[in-house]
Amino acid sequence: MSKVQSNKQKKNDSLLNTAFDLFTEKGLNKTTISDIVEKAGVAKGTFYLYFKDKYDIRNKLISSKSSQLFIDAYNSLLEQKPNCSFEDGLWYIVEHILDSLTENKALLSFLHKDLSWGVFKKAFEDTPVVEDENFATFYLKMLNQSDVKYRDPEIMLFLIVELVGSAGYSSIMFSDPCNISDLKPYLKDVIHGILQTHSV
Amino acid sequence: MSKVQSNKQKKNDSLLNTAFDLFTEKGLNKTTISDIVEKAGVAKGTFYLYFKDKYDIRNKLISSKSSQLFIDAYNSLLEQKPNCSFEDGLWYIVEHILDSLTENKALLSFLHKDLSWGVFKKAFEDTPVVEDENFATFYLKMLNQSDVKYRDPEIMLFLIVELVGSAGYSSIMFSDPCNISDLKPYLKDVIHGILQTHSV
Amino acid sequence: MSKVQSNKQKKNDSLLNTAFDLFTEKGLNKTTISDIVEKAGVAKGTFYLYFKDKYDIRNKLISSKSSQLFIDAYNSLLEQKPNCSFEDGLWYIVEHILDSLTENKALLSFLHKDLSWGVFKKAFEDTPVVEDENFATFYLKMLNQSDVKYRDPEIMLFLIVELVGSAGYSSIMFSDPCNISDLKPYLKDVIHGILQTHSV
Amino acid sequence: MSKVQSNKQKKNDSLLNTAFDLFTEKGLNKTTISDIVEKAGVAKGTFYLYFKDKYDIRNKLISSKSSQLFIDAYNSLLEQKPNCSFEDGLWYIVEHILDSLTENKALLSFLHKDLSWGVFKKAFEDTPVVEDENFATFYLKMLNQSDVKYRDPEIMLFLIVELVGSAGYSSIMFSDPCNISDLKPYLKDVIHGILQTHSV
DNA sequence: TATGAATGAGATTTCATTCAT
DNA sequence: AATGAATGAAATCTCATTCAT
Repeated sequence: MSKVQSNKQKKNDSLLNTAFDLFTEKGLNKTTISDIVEKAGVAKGTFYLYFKDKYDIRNKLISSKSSQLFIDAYNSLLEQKPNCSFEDGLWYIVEHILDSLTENKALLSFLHKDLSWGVFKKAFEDTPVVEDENFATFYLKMLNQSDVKYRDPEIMLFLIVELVGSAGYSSIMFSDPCNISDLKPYLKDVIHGILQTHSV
Repeated sequence: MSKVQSNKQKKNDSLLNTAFDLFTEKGLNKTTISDIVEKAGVAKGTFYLYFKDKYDIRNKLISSKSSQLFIDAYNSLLEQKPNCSFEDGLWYIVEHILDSLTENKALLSFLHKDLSWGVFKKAFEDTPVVEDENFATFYLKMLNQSDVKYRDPEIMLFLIVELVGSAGYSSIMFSDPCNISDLKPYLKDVIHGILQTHSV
Repeated sequence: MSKVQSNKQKKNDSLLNTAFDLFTEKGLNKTTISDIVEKAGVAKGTFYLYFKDKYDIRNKLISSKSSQLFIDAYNSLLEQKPNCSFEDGLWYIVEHILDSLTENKALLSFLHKDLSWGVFKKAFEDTPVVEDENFATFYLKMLNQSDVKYRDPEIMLFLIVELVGSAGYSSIMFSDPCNISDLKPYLKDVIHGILQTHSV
Repeated sequence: MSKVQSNKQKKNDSLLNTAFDLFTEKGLNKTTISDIVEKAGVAKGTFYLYFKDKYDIRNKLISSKSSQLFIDAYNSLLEQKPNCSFEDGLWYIVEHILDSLTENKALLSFLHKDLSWGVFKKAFEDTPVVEDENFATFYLKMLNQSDVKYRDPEIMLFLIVELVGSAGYSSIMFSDPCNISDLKPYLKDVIHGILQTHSV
């Protein structure tokens, strides 16, 4: 990579990281472009060389951060429970993500209920997601290795992710209707039910 | 109600209705207080006599509009299928809401994934919701009349509402991962599973 | 006039005067809205309550300032030569205007060659020009009192004003092709020719 | 001319042509250097190797485009009426220019009232105008061939050009005080008067 | 010569909120 | 209670110009 190219990469990353810090710290509405560039140490015009506006950088961050949550959970699964069943593995991942979000409420607030962007929402995939750092791929691998087979696995995953993202948000942020640790058993039951329905 | 009182009520309603029209038409961020008061035909200062700020009126609208969706669905149920089982009734309500949102994507966009505010989110209930126009009450009535009994009915409803709101949003708005009519059977299955898990 | 109304008038005038000072001092392009409001002592938003943008206030100023040049010249004529012939009066006015512009090159530069806006250009007459402070009216009065009668007096005035404005500009600003005092006799001759052509 | 030299000429011309297209299409203020270089297919920095700034290229264009109008009119005269009188020839040129500008209002708008730059305004003549492609030269030739002789021919031309440029602009652009075909007879009369005054 | 990424001052504009009437 | 002129901080975004490559 040429010096110019690597410099551009650095600027892009710096803006993304800074924006993320500020979004989680102060919220989207209260974070200004001025805040971002000032903290990132680049000129204001530079921001507009890389991103269309505040919502563009927000969308790119939601995609990459939610994606990262899945990747991290999967990597932890490989390390901790490399040989467990599909269902156990899936629940491990869900729980890992819920725990991460409980630990990091600012991130949860930023992602709101858009956890699913990390897996679906092809719209924003002009962000060059590295091929093998893609949760969809890992999910397929898990399915392949599973003894139990499932029909419509994509919709199955979609239902689980939307449920966990949405219910997890309300529970973690507002303890409404109960806190997350009380909710977990119910979520596990529902996921079990979904898997059973889809198992062939 | 005195004439002054009813006049105030009129202004309040006019502001709410106008704000809703603009929010669904142009989106929250692009709607300004000026837009609202101009279209409502009141002075700018008047807005602040009734609402704290734009987010205050937005929250009140989300609560009332999402609540209305449930009420409407319930009333339709009473009319169309007054004697059906609890599970059939619940699915009737879910489908009615999904159909309403499919018909009215601007409303869906406004509610985003906050459908659950119509049932939960006591936070914003300073809006005096008329006692018996409350879905929670209707839900309890349905449970009472049901032959099958369920444990933790509040959490059961919570799970269903979050799932339907969240998955419905993605499906109706982006047909991702499939359109809403294709998704419905899966949702029905999951709801069936949830009810079974909770049935005593 | 209510206190509010007179306050509005004051603001409007203050902005116009300040803008004119800055336009003639620094030029249009180098004058910013910030400059204007700061010097006028009003808030930035206030500017936009009165004018659409910088070009709006510029146009209103060209209209009023060029108009004023004619009015001043006419008033001077009434004072100095109340009983002269139409042609002498017209030349007195032309010379008075040329002298004013020679004295005030900043004004000339601002008006560029748009001197005629003071008489024509109905487009900008939403600026409520006071009825009897209108050069067109004075011109008609002069025509009425004249022994010689002219056909198409409007076009006659138009030709004279465009010629004087345009040639005067080049001559006063650049002494190209000669300075204004050398040009005057030629202009006088041309005007004489125009009047003769139009005299009935 | 070396290859390097001709390459430079090409870039220079490309920038000029592109700038002219954009100036007439979008106006001076709304055309940016970025617009110009992008459409011309050169890098931003390159612009500054050829021109000082936007106003530099604008001035060079006004000079060359207004000059071209005169040249074209003169060439047409040679072709159509090679043996007419001086006065007829001059009017032919004036009418040809007015017709060209009526056909091409974007050009008129760009030249504004600076038509005279094509003849006067030595200021910008670092643009190497080819010696014999200069209207001043042609004008002198016409004078020499004329039976009637005129005093101060430079000022005579100046007065005519300023009048035609200024009055023509208002008439063609705004039909104020009348449209250009109605104005022509009056202009012809005034020019006739000017020539008579200057004839020896 | 030519490039185009980076700059950053500053231009324009918006809009929630206040407060005198 | 109602008004709406005024505010002014702050938001977004532009764009001429530079300079390292």
